[in-house]
Amino acid sequence: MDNQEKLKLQNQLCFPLYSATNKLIRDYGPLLKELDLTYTQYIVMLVLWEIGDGTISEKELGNKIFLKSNTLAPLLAKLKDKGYIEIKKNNSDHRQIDIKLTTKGIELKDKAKSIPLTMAEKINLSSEEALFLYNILYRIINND
Amino acid sequence: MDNQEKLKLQNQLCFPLYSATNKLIRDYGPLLKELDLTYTQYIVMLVLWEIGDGTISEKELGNKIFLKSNTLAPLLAKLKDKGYIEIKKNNSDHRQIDIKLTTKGIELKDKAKSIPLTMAEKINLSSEEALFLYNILYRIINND
DNA sequence: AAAAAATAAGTCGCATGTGATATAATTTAG
DNA sequence: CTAAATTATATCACATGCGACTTATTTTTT
Repeated sequence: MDNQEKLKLQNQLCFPLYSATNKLIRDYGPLLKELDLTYTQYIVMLVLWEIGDGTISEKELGNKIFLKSNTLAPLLAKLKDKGYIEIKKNNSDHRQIDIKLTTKGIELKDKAKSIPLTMAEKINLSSEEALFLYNILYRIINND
Repeated sequence: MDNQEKLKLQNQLCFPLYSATNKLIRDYGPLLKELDLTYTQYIVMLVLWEIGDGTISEKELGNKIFLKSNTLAPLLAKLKDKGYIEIKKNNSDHRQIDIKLTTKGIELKDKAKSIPLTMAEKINLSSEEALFLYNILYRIINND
């Protein structure tokens, strides 16, 4: 394949990756609207639901979902406004913040229960495909 | 793998898809900056470079890259401001616009030549992996 | 042919993502 | 111990994406 061929849209892997992501986020939209969450807010809530009643710093959260303060700070402020999380200064390191679910945030987890199955049915991949995709994606994510 | 595990894996797919896309677009950034293009602008230019000296409507363009007027209209205005494209009303259907590369836009193609290889090396997948990934992603994109 | 439906493009408001930069607190070097 | 470097968070400007809506034009119905 020469350089001209490689410039064709169909030969660039990044494009279908980008389009598939856009499509998935569009598909999540209506489901998440019922929880008053956007897709990225949902990702943050997934992390917090795993933590349960503990706290996490913005930095730690960002490391888990590959986002930084410039994206997270405004987003966390919105989750706080919605009453799903609580934000406090960390006692031992005043640069850090402690992020914590409120009761309302914990209760939301139950409402979100059905979303994974609904989305899994939409994507509809075999377990081999899913595993393969999963491994490749993490190679891309961790590639440096 | 039982159903529970399958479900869990599928759940875990949307997030890495989203993160891998973010990562790739971040990686494209510096390369595209030299062409004064953002990632989505680059995608549009890829389509136009394939068309060469012909024209395409905004609708047709959107069908190829799975985007609609609300995203494309402002983006096309920017490409026009940069002098890469020309926009005219279509003669036979005044609702449509004809999008066309300018000489400057055509010349940019040569500067973009090296990008696919640079990115392919960064992603570093075998051709089998790339093909498999490609097919899965298009199934997600076209799933309805 | 006139009314109604459909289509193409544009606009608006909102929520991301990102690079660059700022600020305050903590750690490290000398 | 103090100056310098690092770190955690926040802010800013910009460019997407998206749902909802508007406008202008074309097509379809009746």
